Amino acid sequence: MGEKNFFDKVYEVAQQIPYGRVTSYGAIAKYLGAARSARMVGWAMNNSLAKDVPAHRVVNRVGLLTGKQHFDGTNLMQQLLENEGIKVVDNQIMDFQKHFWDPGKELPSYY
DNA sequence: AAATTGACTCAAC
DNA sequence: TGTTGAGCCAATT
Repeated sequence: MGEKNFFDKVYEVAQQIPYGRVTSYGAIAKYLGAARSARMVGWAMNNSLAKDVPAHRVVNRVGLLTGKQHFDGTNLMQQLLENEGIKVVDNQIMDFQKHFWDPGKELPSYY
């Protein structure tokens, strides 16, 4: 019961992504010590819809909105990001580096 | 109950 | 230099 599984940890990190910033699946996975579980982070996002997780702020490592088809409506993910001042052209976040938020640098390490 | 698969990533060929 | 495969964990079949 007190045990947190991988998904719960993913949600905790994702919930701390600041407004107007984004991170990547791999960055979250790496922060949690499972650098090669990026796909699981995506899977976790898929199961996060009912929770308070800003899933739209998680994209792939080059800033592409690979998960947009999992949101309701074709452009919901993009619109959510644009609401936060992030420009998206052709599923690609503009100035990705500038908006990128790295949990490994911004959060205390996990032990 | 075992096998497959996913919103990914990186190293090896 | 582009392509291929392995890895991670849980849900789905």
